[in-house]
Amino acid sequence: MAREVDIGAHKIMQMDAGKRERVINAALVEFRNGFGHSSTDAIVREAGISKGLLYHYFGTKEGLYEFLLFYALDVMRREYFSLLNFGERDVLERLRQMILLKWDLSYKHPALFDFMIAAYAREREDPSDQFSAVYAEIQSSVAERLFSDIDTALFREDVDAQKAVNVIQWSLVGYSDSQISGDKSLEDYQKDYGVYLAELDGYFAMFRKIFYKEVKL
Amino acid sequence: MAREVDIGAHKIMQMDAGKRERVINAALVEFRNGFGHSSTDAIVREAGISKGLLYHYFGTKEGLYEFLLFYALDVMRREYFSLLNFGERDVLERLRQMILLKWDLSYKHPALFDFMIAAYAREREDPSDQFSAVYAEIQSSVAERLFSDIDTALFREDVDAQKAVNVIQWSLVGYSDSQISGDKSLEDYQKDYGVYLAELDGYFAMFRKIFYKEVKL
Amino acid sequence: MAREVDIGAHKIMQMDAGKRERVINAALVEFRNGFGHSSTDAIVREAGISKGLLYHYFGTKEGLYEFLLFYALDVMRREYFSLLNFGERDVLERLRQMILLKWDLSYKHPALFDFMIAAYAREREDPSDQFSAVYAEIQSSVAERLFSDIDTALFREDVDAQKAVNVIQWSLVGYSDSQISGDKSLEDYQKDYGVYLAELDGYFAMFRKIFYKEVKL
Amino acid sequence: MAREVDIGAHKIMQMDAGKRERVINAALVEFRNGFGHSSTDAIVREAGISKGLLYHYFGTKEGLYEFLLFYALDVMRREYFSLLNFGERDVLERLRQMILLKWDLSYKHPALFDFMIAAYAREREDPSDQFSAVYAEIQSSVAERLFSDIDTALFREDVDAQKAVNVIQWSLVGYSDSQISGDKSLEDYQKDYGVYLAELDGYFAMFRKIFYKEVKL
DNA sequence: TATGAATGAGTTTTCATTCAT
DNA sequence: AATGAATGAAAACTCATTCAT
Repeated sequence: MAREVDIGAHKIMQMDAGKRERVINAALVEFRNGFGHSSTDAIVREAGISKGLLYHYFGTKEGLYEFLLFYALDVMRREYFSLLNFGERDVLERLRQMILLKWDLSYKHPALFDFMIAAYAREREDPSDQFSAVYAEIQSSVAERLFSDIDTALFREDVDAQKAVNVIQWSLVGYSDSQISGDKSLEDYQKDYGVYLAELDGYFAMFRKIFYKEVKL
Repeated sequence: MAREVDIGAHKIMQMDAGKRERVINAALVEFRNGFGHSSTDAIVREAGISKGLLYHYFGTKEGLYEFLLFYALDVMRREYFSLLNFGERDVLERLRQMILLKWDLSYKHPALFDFMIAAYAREREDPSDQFSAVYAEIQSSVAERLFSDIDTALFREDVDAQKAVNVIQWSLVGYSDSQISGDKSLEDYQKDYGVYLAELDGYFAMFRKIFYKEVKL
Repeated sequence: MAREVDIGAHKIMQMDAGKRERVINAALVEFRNGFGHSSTDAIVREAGISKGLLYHYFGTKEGLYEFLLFYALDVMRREYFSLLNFGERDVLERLRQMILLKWDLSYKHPALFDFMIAAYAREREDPSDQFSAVYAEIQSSVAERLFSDIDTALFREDVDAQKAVNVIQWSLVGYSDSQISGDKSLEDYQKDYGVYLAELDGYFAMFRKIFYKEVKL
Repeated sequence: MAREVDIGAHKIMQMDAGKRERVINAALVEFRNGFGHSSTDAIVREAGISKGLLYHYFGTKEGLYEFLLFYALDVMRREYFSLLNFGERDVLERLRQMILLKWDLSYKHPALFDFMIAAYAREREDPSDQFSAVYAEIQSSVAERLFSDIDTALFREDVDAQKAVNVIQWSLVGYSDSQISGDKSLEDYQKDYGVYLAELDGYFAMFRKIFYKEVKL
């Protein structure tokens, strides 16, 4: 049962929407480089607001960081989790859908995506309860429901469905990571989307072949 | 062709071995928390040496960090890469061996292991050429040889061996990461080693079943 | 063609005038003891500002030093060079005027004067281009114009006017230096001004007698 | 009556002559850049001795500096003052001799010469009594005797001989300084010696013409 | 004598945070 | 709400000096 964190109640929501977006984006971009290396000066410079205003809204640098975590979580809920079709009982189909949504998200919000990756890697650094809680939610809220009510009857009887699902999931993570090889621009992604999709479907075809029962025609 | 980085030529090698180990370990532990958050004060306090001595040997905080990268690479070479048996042509056997060596390494050098994970996460931050080169070597020098001269005849003819190998590798990474769940002590690892091994072998059995040709008795 | 260095564009000019003067003066006084021996701590203590503020305005200790050089040049321009009367064609009169202005300057801005002397001595130490350029300007911009369009007809025909001018100039430097004998207070200078002036005019009378044509009555 | 400072009694004189010379030279060269900016590390590196040895002989950095002052004074005595011919009663001849000896000294001991110039400029920095005393001696011991027992009858009766002597001396200092324009190598000096000498004698001819009585043939 | 690793106090520099306006 | 000058504690770094060998 995911804890509800109400982003809407945050002070920042009283700020003019355009300016707010500038602040959030500047902060996301700056925090890509880790919490320690980033500077509040760079953020206010990029966002075009004053130092005082940043602290008026967020109190501390940590407060800003924390807000971004909740904000990221919120975006993920609205543009990722809530779009997953849990009615689909074929887990491969469900996972395929999930990864396409993830690609969408990373394309529409690149700064946010980079921030989340960096934040995830940083998880163990400053193990403040707040953060862990958010991370835990991000992870579990997907995992929990992603594999609930799936049709295990599709799997070969001589393979452990749980193990199979794990392998598929790890592979998708691995495949996605190998795409984000660092030096690709957004334009490249757009151009290569078709190639990636075909490759992805090649993997799904393989999964279907090796993990699912043979379909009798 | 891996570039040779000579750790032995570093000034620090003139230091008394015991003290050197204390310094390196203190630094590895401190840098777990990222470069930005760590302090040289904490390192010298933990290592029991003076501020000046640290700077005598490493010049700057960056210099210390860089040394640790080369040092980590060196340890990996000696206790990981060079122990891999590239004569073994069954890729599953080769990968099983690899992951066991990796577990060994993480058990024998936990601080070093944590450091490398943190350093890897930091890779894209400060893309100094030196660092990227080291990372590239770490990654490519394994990947290159790991899948050379493997017996592809073992694979089912209706699966793409390359895709299969990728899936296996991503799965092993995913499985390993899921073990390092953060709050396990060394004792726990030791205690649970048998359990992990059994589980790992469960996955290998599955890979053998789904990717390899059926063995005729 | 003297390079224009715009002091007015410096960040420090946004500071409150009174405070700015305190900072500049504290820095001039501290730098009298050479760049190496002086401490920013002493400067901020004396100026009554925080460490951070000094670095906010000047970036580095070098930056502060460099600013002071440009500042000194600027003061010299406004209160020394620009007051020289280049219409006066009698070079002795012109030089007499110059030395009186220099005395004025050293009386009105003793710290600045000491700083410039110390800075000049340091010139060859750290031959950063910036500094050399400033010094070059200080020296050449005077020398260039000081002896242009002078009435050489006043000189005896059997002496080389150029040599004569050099001797006069070197003598004035020597005489001035011999006054700044270190342990005289400002009050002493004021008190002895008349004596010095008489002595100086004694030298000028001599120069007139030995270098200029005899004036026919 | 100049205070006798016995260089021969200094600990350093027990050191091997060749090594001693290396140390002294390295220190002279390093101190050219001012006391503050120079480093003992650079000195021992250049001299090829250990840190400990330097401190064994000189106690402190100040001690080394102070020794060099006395050493410089000693060299000046032996190779400069003692060679002046005070029997010569024509002050112009005496001064000409002096400047040629000075040129010799600066040619034979360039590092020592640079050191003395830097030390002189630094005089007021650290007004330790020791230093001032040495400087005072350097200056007065020359000045005192340089103008004693000179033949004032050679001077025109309508010029103040004292003033004339001052002008001559300041001019010689000014002329010498203008030669040491910084970027001339030793080779250049050697090559241009003749030119300089001719120019110098041009000035002496002028001094003779303007300050001395007309010689009747 | 001779070494050079080791010290630590002192210095420069950074940067999150505050606060008067 | 909004500003950005100002703060100061904490961090990085230096270097004359010492001392065990």
